[in-house]
Amino acid sequence: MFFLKELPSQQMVGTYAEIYGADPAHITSALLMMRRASLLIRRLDAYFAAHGLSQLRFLVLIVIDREPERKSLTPNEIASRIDVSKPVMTRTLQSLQQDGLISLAASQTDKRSKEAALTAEGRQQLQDALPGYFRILSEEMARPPDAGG
Amino acid sequence: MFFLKELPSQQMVGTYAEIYGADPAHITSALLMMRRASLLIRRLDAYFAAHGLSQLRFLVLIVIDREPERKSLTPNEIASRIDVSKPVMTRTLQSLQQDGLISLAASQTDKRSKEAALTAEGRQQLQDALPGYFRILSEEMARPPDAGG
DNA sequence: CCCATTTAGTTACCATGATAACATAAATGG
DNA sequence: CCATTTATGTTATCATGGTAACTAAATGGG
Repeated sequence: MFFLKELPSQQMVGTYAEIYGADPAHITSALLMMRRASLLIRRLDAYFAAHGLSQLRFLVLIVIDREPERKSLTPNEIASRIDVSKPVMTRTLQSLQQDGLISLAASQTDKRSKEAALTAEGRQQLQDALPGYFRILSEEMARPPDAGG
Repeated sequence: MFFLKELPSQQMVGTYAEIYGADPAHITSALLMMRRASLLIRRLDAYFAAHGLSQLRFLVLIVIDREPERKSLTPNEIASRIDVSKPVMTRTLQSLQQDGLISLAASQTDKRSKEAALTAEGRQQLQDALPGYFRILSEEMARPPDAGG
């Protein structure tokens, strides 16, 4: 996360950009993007917490749900779609199972693996969270970059 | 953080956008921005780790260093510039002090407070990290949004 | 002046990201 | 076919973000 309120001065950026052949405009836009994204993610985290979810828990539900021809995915498949580390995926799936949002069954074809599927409650939770999620994304991008925060 | 590789389909976004009067383009750009910023932050974290720092530790050094008329700042002042929670600031300053990058002295004027100042080592560490930091920011913004990750 | 409120910092605890090291199962190759 | 290698998932541990509740000091109204 990146929460610096006052970005490095143009002079500071310019000095280093000159020395290393970097583009000061690129640096400034990178800093602005990181701050804006961090604030958006922070807002989303608060939204998800109010729904008993988190960014990652929400994304896991989405990737299982949106698979057209499958009812379940393996933890490995889910991790490959979200590119988060395996231990984080293990922990997240276990907590989703404990909360009744997914089922975790042993795989029939590979004894090392599992099959994660949405429960009715998980599907409902996802549907409940989606509108507000997209509304927040739309709102945040509709306003000027530095308004509030 | 936000590490979803395949963003929600245009159809899914469009459906919710239509219902809630949101702008699909805003939603898509928000998702792209979050992913791009998350990958950049991840890369910076790796860079800082290799320098014995972290995003926050680096930012703390910067805000102390760039104060024109002051040699030290209070934890509260630093926190207000970076807008991170107080407990995180407490922990970060203590670890910076343990590593010899800052000094923490009792305030003369307010017995509740402290004064954080850069040590020579802290100033050096900051100078060492700055060029690579700006170089990474410049590089990442120079290439197309979805190239690699 | 004194009690109530506010402010600064800390402690305790939790969530979520990472890596390293491990167990077990599958795949591969001599 | 068995031994080695590869793949899947877990455990243990750490880093860094948060809130709630606390202590101690400053501030302010009666």
